[in-house]
Amino acid sequence: MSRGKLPRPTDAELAILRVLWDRGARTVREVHETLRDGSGYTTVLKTMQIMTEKGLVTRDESQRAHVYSARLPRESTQQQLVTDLVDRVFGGSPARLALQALSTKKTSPEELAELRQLLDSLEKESES
Amino acid sequence: MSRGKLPRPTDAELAILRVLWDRGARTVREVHETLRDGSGYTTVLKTMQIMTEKGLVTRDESQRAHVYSARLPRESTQQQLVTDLVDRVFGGSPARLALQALSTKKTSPEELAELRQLLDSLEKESES
DNA sequence: CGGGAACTACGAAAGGCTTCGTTGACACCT
DNA sequence: AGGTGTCAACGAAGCCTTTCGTAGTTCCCG
Repeated sequence: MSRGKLPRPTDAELAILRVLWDRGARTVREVHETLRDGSGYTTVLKTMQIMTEKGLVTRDESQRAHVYSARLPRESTQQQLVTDLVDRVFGGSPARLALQALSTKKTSPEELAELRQLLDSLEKESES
Repeated sequence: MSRGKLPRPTDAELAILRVLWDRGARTVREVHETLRDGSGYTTVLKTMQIMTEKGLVTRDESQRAHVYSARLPRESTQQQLVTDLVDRVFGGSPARLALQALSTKKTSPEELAELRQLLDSLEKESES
């Protein structure tokens, strides 16, 4: 049931996952309060129940108010979504996605330095 | 009707857009033949009709077999999807997406060089 | 002209996502 | 014990996506 690859999270699911990633394990009420979008409590509850079925989250039922956790760390999901996008619209080239992403500007000098470092290590790697 | 921002294309719509971007304006039949997924002719037709309503494509009805074109160039849609993903899962930081994308490896030396060039110009820019 | 091929248009069904009302359980307070 | 508040579960509705069968149109060929 819980084995195998997880489905791509929908937008509503992603919003919930962001809360769980940012603040750790949380109850439905806490998640609902955190994401102050217009959605009602039972909407959030239902979505999180579905996410449990899909395996996107796990829950601890030992307390009356169930406590939910993201099943995968943020980075895994980011990786999944990036790979997905690369395949669907960038012809399988991560570099083209990176170029497109960076063209939107708004990148701090610190991040540029970090990118340069990654580039260095990638080039070194390809030489060997 | 056709003004305003376009909706995010669905997966099936993206597959069709890829054909139109790669090969230029095409009829339904040509698109259907090109993407050799299992879907039937009328499925592709219907999807393309919906895309027309949404404004994702335009069509020339002067011929009996209507000729469809992507309304936006590939780059605009890529930009839209990248921005979308950056906002939804990378906390608004294009650089973090770029880092994640490049960590998947499989990047050719040519592309690395291209990235380095972009990085250079971005750094120069931030100095001024 | 008649028939078949190549089209578009229409409508409906199935499945997924999102929403929420309602119900029932449980817990605490008085 | 009764009332109030908090919670999970259920089910249904509305909407979107994807799928395709069917029907109608147009064109061409013999």
